[in-house]
Amino acid sequence: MRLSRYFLPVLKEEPKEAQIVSHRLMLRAGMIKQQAAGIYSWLPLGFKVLKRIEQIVHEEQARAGHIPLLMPTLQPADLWRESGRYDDYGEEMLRIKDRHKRDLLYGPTNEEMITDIFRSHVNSYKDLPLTLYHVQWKFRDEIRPRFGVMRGREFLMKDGYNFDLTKEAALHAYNRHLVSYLRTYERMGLQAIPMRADGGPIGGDYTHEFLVLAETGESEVFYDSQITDLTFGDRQIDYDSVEECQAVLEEFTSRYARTDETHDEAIFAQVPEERRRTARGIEVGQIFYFGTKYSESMGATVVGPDGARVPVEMGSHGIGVSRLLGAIIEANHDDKGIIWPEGVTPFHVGIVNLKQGDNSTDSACDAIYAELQARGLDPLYDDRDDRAGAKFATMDLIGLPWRITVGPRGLAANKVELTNRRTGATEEMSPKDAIARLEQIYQPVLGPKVQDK
RNA sequence: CGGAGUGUAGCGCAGUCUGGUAGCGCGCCUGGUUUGGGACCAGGAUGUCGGGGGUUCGAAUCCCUCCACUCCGACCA
Repeated sequence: MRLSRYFLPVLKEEPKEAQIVSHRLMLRAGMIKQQAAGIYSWLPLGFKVLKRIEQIVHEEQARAGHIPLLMPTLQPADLWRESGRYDDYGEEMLRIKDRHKRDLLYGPTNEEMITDIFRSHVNSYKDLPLTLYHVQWKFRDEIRPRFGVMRGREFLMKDGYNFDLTKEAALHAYNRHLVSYLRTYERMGLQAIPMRADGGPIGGDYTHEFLVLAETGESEVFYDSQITDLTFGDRQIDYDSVEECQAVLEEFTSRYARTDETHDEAIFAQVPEERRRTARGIEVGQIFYFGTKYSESMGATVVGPDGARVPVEMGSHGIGVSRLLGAIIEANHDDKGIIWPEGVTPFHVGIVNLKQGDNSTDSACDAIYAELQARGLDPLYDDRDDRAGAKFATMDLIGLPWRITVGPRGLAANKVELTNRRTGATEEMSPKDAIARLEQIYQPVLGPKVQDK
């Protein structure tokens, strides 16, 4: 994209309504615009990152063998009356009536609807296991929305639902999701720690929340410092293997890590004192096993091998897609702006032309821009007739991890600069070498597409 | 919902106490000079002063009322 043709309304001054750094930076970088309390338009740059995060979620869901579909944002109240949650959910549910005075609601989650889909079409244990998910806008009428996209009323969430014949199989689905989520967050450049959590309105005995440590997090967390040494890394896991998934779960949940909801001082005290940590965290996902809570109330049953009809075992799993933008920025920024991890950056590299209108720099930039695109990279070329300082400031603010700087002096020796946004380290090299380096850097991100199982 | 606050140009703000026909910085437009870290000079455009009602010769300013947004608390991906 050429910046002169793009829509990137950056702000020089701090928007006064924004209290936390991610919200300020998202507004300043022209990513979002608030339309009402907790409701945002996603401007091109923000939308690009949102889609990038959503794409990673889809790829990792495919890797785990989960099946995408799409359910509507509006739901009939009757489904929720069946489960009993129409009354239980409370004021957080946005209720509306259509022209025929029928009760509808703007979905805050989809257990009822997915159960309805399941019971309409699945009758045999032979169709199990099955995990369906979607990425869809949700609405929760929060008492007090705040912190930009971190606690919006309308937000994008990936929510998935597993259907299994037995509790053992459903617990494997639980474990599989935990593994899959670890990998998903790590691809976004985040360390998200699974912590034992509380069921809330969804219910369930087994539940873990995934928290990203950040000073501005809304939850207080307590953990054994050993947990932050764990990384998922590049390990290849067979998601169908009960043993492998179980092993990962044990590895990542055996050390103490809880939110204030489930924190137990007595158990925490058994952690060696030098490893005890208290911090704050941003909740970016949660997984639940809740058994037959919905399948029983809504009649979602299958015929088992013995010919008897039994309610299916279920669990649900969510990733706060739009919230992740805030969490990633909270964890990756400096005083100049955002620093995107390579996995989620809206553009792979920025090209700064120091002397717009000069034949040599213009044509060198054009060539670099075209070559990067030819190699599958997505560059943002600042071709505006602006001073170098303004261009640098914009690039730093929007946080592209790499920058190629092209000026007449360097070009005379066939050199451009390749700068790392995070470290500030700059290397001079030929345009050809810079392109090759970027291609190499982004190889893991651009890597081969995930195939369905 | 309880408590606190804000609403004036695209953004950040002054002006409100003490009523007199709306201003500053940034941004935007034009011209010129500049050009490796948010340039400079000159000129210019932009406002239902959140909405409605009232008081007054006259209201951004005083009164009533409604609305929106922000912050603190109880709730949550």
